[in-house]
Amino acid sequence: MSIVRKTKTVELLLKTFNKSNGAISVVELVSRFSKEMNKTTVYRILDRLEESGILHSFTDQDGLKRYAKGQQNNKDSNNLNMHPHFLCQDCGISSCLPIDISIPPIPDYKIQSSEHLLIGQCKDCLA
Amino acid sequence: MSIVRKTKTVELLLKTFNKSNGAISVVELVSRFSKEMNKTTVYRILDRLEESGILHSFTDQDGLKRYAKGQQNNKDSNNLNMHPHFLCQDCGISSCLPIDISIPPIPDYKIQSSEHLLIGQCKDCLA
DNA sequence: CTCACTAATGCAACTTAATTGCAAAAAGGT
DNA sequence: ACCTTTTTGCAATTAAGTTGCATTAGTGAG
Repeated sequence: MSIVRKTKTVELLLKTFNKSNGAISVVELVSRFSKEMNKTTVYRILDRLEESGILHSFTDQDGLKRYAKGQQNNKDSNNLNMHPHFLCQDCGISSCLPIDISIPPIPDYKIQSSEHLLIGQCKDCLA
Repeated sequence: MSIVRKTKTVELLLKTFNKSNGAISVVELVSRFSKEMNKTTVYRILDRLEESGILHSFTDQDGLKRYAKGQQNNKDSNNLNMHPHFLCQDCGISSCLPIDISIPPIPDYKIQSSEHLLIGQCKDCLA
């Protein structure tokens, strides 16, 4: 089921993503909003926001689920171009990179979707 | 600490990877060898095999840790070429694909490593 | 071969992310 | 304001992965 009603909790989460631009882990959101809402609510709202196409999610290297604004731009006709996610080893900040990764067509395999996670240092931590 | 002693349990796991060629989830291994060894042992042996460079690991889209033979061929000089992992949606089989993904250099970011997971159908499930 | 040292294992308890069922609360239309 | 249905909170549960500690079993030295 997708988003139907505008509740305070939904708007809180939406506001967070609108001013963040990065990929935020569910754990982070649960702890950040522990006073405002229950962790179950966080999980369920994120589910609905993803189903609505407002957010998309992926699993990072620690097995944590992360969400970010917008849809995963899947399957660009036949050779799919995906944008990767980045995770900073130093500060933990995660974001969607504005580049495309193109994957050569692979014989004997049909690719439906893909996940790309780049790990390293962000510009703030390099400075 | 890496592999120092050749125990029966280590050889069992090694034999499994030598005849598999795919990426196997820890959960799968724990259940497959539930009679032969403790789950803690599975986790610890896989840790050591990775430290030894015999296996490498990654986290799949379900947040499950998977291991496969060989080293992750990281950082090919300055623009890193990584080979992706594949996961079949239908049969669940996972493998290392024999192709390279090249990532364009990204300003303001230093990339140390990356994970690429392609999800779709394998050749057996397409037939 | 035997002994001693230390890596490796088993077990039980624990941690933490994520899920589920159900009753209570709050949107939203009429 | 009322009624319907969605949404939320709470508590309990599932499952992956980790940790501490006592015991077992490789392995090299003698």
